[in-house]
Formats: sequence, structure tokens, C-alpha cells
Amino acid sequence: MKRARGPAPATAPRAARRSPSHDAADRLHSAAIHLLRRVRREDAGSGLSAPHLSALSVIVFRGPLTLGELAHAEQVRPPTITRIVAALEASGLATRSARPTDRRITIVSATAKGARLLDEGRRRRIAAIADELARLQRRDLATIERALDLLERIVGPPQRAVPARNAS
Amino acid sequence: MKRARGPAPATAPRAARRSPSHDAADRLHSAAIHLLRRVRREDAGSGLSAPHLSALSVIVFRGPLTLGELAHAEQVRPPTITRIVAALEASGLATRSARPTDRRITIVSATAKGARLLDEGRRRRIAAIADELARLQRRDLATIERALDLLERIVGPPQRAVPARNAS
DNA sequence: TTTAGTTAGTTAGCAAAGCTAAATATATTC
DNA sequence: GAATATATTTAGCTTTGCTAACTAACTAAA
Repeated sequence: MKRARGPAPATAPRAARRSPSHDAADRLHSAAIHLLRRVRREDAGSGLSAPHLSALSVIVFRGPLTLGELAHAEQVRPPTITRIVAALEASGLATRSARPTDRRITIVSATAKGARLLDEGRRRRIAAIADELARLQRRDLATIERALDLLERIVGPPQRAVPARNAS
Repeated sequence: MKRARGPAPATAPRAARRSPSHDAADRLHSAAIHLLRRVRREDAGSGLSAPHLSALSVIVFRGPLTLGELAHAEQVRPPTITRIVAALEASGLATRSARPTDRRITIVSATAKGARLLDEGRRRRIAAIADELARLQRRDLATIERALDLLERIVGPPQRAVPARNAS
């Protein structure tokens, strides 16, 4: 570690600049980390741990899904998801049911209470970001919106096409 | 919760649209989550757990810092950071030293090995994003860069003012 | 300069969250 | 219908996180 003036800067110049996309990727990565680190502070009030909150979020937004799908989405192993969902169920935030056509499969859905609780926490997170965005000029906000159009194509391909029926 | 066609879509319309900044905040939040969820898959090869990797990242990029500062940055309590840093030190990725002017204070720094290991993992993460960005048209990439200029003001306020800038 | 108070970090011990391996319950195939 | 495959669960262990209590080191007051 013989770096004369100190440690590396938080993002770009390190070593050598590689390419415009590489450079933008680096900045994007860093911005995402810092953004989420900031909003995570709002989660305390939910009463749920980070893993529970994260799983509940997937259950609410990706609609009813199987335990395996949930485990995959959360990037954890099946036994871990079994335990998380058991806890959510015990708290009345989610329910499990066997798929009739294949009873090995367990479908998880959010309860109204689960959706409500998630929404409240989510509102706090979003508000923290919105408060900052509200200070931008109209055209700067428009720039961010255009960037989001592009990013959504990359990061959440069809994404919101998932719905699935709930309340039904 | 009587929503006719199913649960809420992943982002916007839920309930009612609130304001442009609110709506953009929602999308930004979602994009950040999905982006990081995707790159996290690249971390397996590092051989480090998520908490260790995250702490090492802060040590490398924020430069030498105290245990307390690190605990604060990582949003964990002091005993947790004590343990994480002890493990990083045992693996030869970081070192601890008492500050001479106040020997209660412990300064953590990354070793060359720690910086190298982090950089490799980081390179994989960044590459995953860069590969996607590389498919954008030049002007779309420019849009994202302009959005990043704005976001960096919000999310990492003075940010890179932390350690000692390099090449800037 | 001792004594009391404060601050930074550590140690102890417990709960939550993660994992692998093995078990169970259903399907599927031959 | 016996063997095989798949989805989840159970068992048991490791890691990560917490609070409470302790130690070491600095600061202030008398």
C-alpha cells in the first residue's frame, strides 16, 4: 500500500480510465450503494429485520410466488427462506398454500397487513429520496427520469409485467 | 385492499400518483435495488462474506478510519465491527493501529492484499454493469452521465472529499 | 496528582440469519 | 409399482448482529 497521497478516491480515476461505459458503471454502482445506504436508515420504524423486510417486499411486488422462486430472488438457500417465511406467516404478514396441481410446491402471498406494513416503510424510504429530488430544477428532474427510462430497460427488464392476482 | 386486478405493480401507479419527484424517487429506489441485486451475484468469487466485503470496501475507499467511523458507515454497532475487522486482519486484508495522540482510538487500514482483493471483486461488479451500458447509444449514455452528476450531489454530498483526492 | 467522569473499543453471552447434509412428501418415468 | 427426481423442511453448525458489562485511556476538578 504505497499510495503517496492517500487511499484511492471513491470512484473513477483509480488505475486508469477504461471506457465511457466502464466509468459510468462505476459511478452508477457507487450511487446505488450510497442511495440505499441512506434510505436503509428509514427502516428502523418497521419493526422488521432487513431480511424479513426484503423478503416481504418481493412477496408483495412480485405477487404470489413459490418458495424456490423467493429463495432465488433473495439469493439465499431454501432452508433460509423456509425460516423467513415461517416468521412472516407467524406475524400475519404472509400466508402459504400448496399449489393444487403439484402439492410439493408452496405458494407464498402477502396478507393485507403485510402489504400495508411494507407500504408504510416504503413510503418513508421514498419520501427520503423525494425530499432531495424536490429540490432539483424541473429540467434536472426530467434528466433523471430519462436516465431511469434507460436503466429500467437494463435492470428490470419487463419487470412490472409480473403482477399475478391477489385479492382474487 | 380491494384492488381489482391484483397487487400493486412494482413501482409507480399504486394508490395514486403523488408528485413528479415522488414518482421519480420510487423508480430510482427500485432501480437501485435491482441493480445491486444483480451485481451481488458477482461476489461469490471473492471468498468473502457480504459483511466482510462491505466493510473492506469502506476501509479501502474511505481510507484509514477509526473503528467507530467504520461502524457508523456500516450501520452496525461497535462490537460487530470489532469482530469483522478482527477477521479481516486475521486474513491479512486489513491492519489496526492505535492513534499515537490518543491511544484509545484504533485506526483501520487496508493492506495491499485487501485492496487487491477488493478491486478484483469490484471489477467483476462494474463489468457486469458496463456490459449493459455498452449497448446503449452514445447519447443515452450521456443522459445517464448527466443524471449521475445530479445524483452524486444528492447521495454523496461532499462525498469524495473524504480521504484525499487523487487525480482530481 | 488523585479522583471522578467520559470516550473508544473489547469481551460475554444471547438471538437471528445463513449454510450444508439428510429427511420427507409428491410427482414422474419406465 | 419401483426407482428416480423435485420442492421443501428438519437438524445442526457457523456467522452476524445485538445489549450489557468491562477495560483502557483521556480530561477535568479539586
